[in-house]
Amino acid sequence: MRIGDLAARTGVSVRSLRYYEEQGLLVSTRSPSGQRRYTDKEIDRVRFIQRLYAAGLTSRTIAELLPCVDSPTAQNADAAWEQLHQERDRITQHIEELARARDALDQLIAINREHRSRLAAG
Amino acid sequence: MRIGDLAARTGVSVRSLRYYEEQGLLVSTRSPSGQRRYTDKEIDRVRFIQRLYAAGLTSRTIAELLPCVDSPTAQNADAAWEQLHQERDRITQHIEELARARDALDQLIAINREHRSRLAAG
DNA sequence: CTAAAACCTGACACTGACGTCAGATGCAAG
DNA sequence: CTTGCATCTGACGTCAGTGTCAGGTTTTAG
Repeated sequence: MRIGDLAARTGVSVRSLRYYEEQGLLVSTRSPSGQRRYTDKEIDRVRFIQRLYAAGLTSRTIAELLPCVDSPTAQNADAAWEQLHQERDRITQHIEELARARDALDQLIAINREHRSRLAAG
Repeated sequence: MRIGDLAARTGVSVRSLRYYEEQGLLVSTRSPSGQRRYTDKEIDRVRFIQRLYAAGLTSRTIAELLPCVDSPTAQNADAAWEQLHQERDRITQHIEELARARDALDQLIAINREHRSRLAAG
C-alpha cells in the first residue's frame, strides 16, 4: 500500500502522513527506491492517531504514549500511566468547559429569540 | 480603571485586552493622554469574551455576534441566529468527539493497567 | 517509449491568540 | 526633579499541524 492509498483510505492528507512519520507516530517500510509502503494495520494506526489528535493531545504527547502501546515495558508503562490519567482529566475538564460555554450560548440564543420576536412584532 | 487593573481583575493579560480591542470585541474610552479607561462593565464583558473563546469561537465570529448583543436590530438578530445555532451544533459535536476520544484513552488505560499488573507479577 | 501521475526531500507560508521587545510617553511617590 | 513603574504603538516571534511549491526520481498507463 502506497502513501496515497493510505491517505485515501483514512481521509488524512499525504502531507500529514509524512509528518506523523517525522514525529515518530507512524512507521513505514521502504521500497528499494525509497517509497513508503504500508500494511492494512497502518489504517487503524492512523485512525487511532487522529482520535488522539481530536482529543487535543499534541504529537509529542502521543509519541510518548505510543511505546507503551507498541512494546510495553515496566518503565514506559509506569511513565504512560501518569500521562494517560493526566490527559483523561484534561479532556474531562475540557468537556465541562465546553458544556458551560454552550450554556452561555444558549442564553444568547434565548436573548436573540426574544429580540427577534419583539422586533418582528414591533 | 486602567488596563492593568482590568487585566488583574479578569486574569487576562494586558496584551490580550489590547488584542480584543483591536479585534473589535472590547471598547475603551481614552484619557486625554491616550490611555485606555474602563468601567466595571468591562469586567463582565471580558469574562464573556473568554467564555466564547473557551467554546472555540474565533475572534471574528465573536465580533459578528456581539452587535446583536449590544444593540439588537432585526438585521443583526437574524444574522446572529444562524451563527448561534451553528456554533452550538459545533460545540455539541466537539463534546461528542472528545467523549469518544476519552473512551479511546480509557481503553489505553485498561491496556496499560493489564501491562502493569502483568509486568509487576512477572 | 513516452507522457502523466505519484512519490521523494527540503523548505517556506499560513493561521490565531497571544508573548515579547523596543522606544517613547504618562504618572505617582520620594 | 528624578526615579521607576504603567502605558502607548508597532513589529516580530511562537507553536503545531498542515498547505504548497520546487526540483528531482519512480511508477503506471497507453
